[in-house]
Amino acid sequence: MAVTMKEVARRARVSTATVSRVFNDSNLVGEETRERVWTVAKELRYVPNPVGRSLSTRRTDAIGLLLPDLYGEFFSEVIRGADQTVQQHRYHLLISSSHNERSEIEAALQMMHGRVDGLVIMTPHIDAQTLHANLPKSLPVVLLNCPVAGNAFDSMSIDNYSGAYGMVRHLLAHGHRRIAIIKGIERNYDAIERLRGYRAAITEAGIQAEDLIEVSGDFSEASGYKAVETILGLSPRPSAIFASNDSMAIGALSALKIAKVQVPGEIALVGFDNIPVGNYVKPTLTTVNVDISNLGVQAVTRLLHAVREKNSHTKHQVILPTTLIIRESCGCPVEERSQYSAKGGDATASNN
Amino acid sequence: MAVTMKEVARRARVSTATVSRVFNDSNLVGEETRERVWTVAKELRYVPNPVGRSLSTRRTDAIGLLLPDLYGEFFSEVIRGADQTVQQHRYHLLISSSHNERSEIEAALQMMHGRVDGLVIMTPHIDAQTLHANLPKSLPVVLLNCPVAGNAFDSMSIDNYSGAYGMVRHLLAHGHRRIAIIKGIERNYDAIERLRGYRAAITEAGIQAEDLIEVSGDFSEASGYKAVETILGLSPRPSAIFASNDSMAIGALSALKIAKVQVPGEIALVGFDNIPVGNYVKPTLTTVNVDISNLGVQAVTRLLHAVREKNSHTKHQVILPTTLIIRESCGCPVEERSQYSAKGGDATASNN
DNA sequence: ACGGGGACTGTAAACGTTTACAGTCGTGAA
DNA sequence: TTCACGACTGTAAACGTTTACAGTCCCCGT
Repeated sequence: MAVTMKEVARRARVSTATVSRVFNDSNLVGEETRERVWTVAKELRYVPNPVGRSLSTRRTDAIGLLLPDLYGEFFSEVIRGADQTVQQHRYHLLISSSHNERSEIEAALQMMHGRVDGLVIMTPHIDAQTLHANLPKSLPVVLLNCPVAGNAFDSMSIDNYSGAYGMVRHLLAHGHRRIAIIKGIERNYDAIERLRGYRAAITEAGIQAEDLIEVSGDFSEASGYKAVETILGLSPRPSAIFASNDSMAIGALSALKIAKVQVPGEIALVGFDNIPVGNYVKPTLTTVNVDISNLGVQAVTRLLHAVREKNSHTKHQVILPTTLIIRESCGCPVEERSQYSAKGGDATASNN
Repeated sequence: MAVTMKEVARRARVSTATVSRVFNDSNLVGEETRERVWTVAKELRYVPNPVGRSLSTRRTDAIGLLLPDLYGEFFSEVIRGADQTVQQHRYHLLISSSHNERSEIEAALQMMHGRVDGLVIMTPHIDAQTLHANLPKSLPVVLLNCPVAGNAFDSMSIDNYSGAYGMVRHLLAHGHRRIAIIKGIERNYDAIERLRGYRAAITEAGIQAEDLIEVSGDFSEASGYKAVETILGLSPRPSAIFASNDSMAIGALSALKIAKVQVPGEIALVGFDNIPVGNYVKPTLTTVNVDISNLGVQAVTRLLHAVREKNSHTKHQVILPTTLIIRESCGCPVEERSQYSAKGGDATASNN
């Protein structure tokens, strides 16, 4: 159906090798011949078949992105960063999501096998075992926000620990002494690290370990709401709440509003993630910013390096910094607040 | 490097043809042989090479998704729907975005060429010309929310017209007579259709065409804010505002709040898209819901049909319905309001 | 006993590239 | 004049599958 190299070669009265050379910018083909091939190719609208090429070169020019989920802006931002970078390097992006079960992950890894030159894997429920067992030893991989220790893989993650630590220190600096944390999903890596940051900041401040006020949550808005009910029952009542993510902070905010507790007047409230909604609630939410799309950019950049400089590449574990976004809900004086930080675009159904 | 069919064949003492047959569930291979091949394959961790297979079958088992952008939840939802559907059918998803310029689109189409069995194209700035010129005539395509008329392509779009029409009718039903619209980007397809719906509803209600109150906007929050300044200057002042999307509605809401105009008391306000933030603003935003992920699902389903039943497939232009989400900002009595409609998951940086 | 047919398996030719290797031809140096 | 060499081009063998076609057995009906 489609026109092949053979046809172009025939019409340009050269061999397929020469056509191939023309299309690969090989410099050992005569100016005149090159011209002739180009014209014929253009005439026939010839486009090299990537599959044939892949078979021959053993490259696919594609990289895979394995995600646990596709809900919410977090993943969409990761994808955005990844796509952007991949395109710059003239690669392609193969996406596969919804891999939470071990079996699903294994299946996905199989499917990717042979289709991509490298893989960015983001999935919380994975162990080095499973990875090694299902990946060809030679396939470059970058782990994104995965709780895999050691240096067997390149990895890239968010500095949850420092983010949480910094945020709690901020609250402490403003005189808060009884600071509660609403925890995230128990076995979640991010949740664990954020909790660790909280504990470190508190205990370092000389507050007794038994005064850590830890309320459980599961990253959902509802759990934030519930947690506040618990917290308000405490006595003495905490003067600040650190929610392990913004969703819970927003749930908490609703609960506090209903309970007619002033924020930040009576209780300061802060979150983590810097999701856009944080700008719209009243009071606007102080939080920890994570440059998510950059996470995608960095991961892909690193991966492509591994793919292309296979021999000189050495594995690293990178931790991306976070920044504090000071808004109203922590009760800081105005001059300490961050600028309104608009995210790239609008969430609109209009594909403009 | 990787183990090939040949090796498996050798060790199982059969021909490659037989191995191939085993892996393709062909029923004409003896039970015993099948077993033997399976064991050897498992032992060697053999996985068929998709590139070799593609070259031979002329299928890639992948479909492409061409997007203009990756900002915001809209696209992430489309991707989610598409990915989900694609996986169900054991296909793969190749994503490429940021195609706004004509040249970028052409480049992207080229790149996809030969890598995918079908293409879902979503891009507002494209004409049938460009498409035909850059696509192999045989490649199945589904257009998503594209302003391409005629029946040369399968297409799928949102019923912007009816959504807007219905929403304005809703306002009219509640007695509003002076209803302003904040328009979207001038040449944007969605914007045009929504405007058309507005006009139809208004004029049908017997209101003079010269009483159409049309303020321009560009789908951004800022433009919504600006538009309100204009609207408040009007006399007599409109009693309701229909913003062409939720972002502008939210911008408008801020402006109204600052101008100390009660919503919905003095002015009713409604939007379009049903973005999650609409649930968090005060008053909560009445809007038009668009089931975005379903858009992805439908498009891919249709595309796969075209791919697989190439001969029996006939082209259709599908328009997906929208629904009204009645919340507080339009001033309806409580009992008319829609249930809180939670979207699938949380926007959290925690990959849980 | 023979022919026909079913059940299984092998042979080898695609599929569309790339690339090592082997020419061919002209040119400048010896 | 000859030779070596550079510049260009062609030949053909991969790359890893699928699949049409051609066997080879064995069994069964006649």
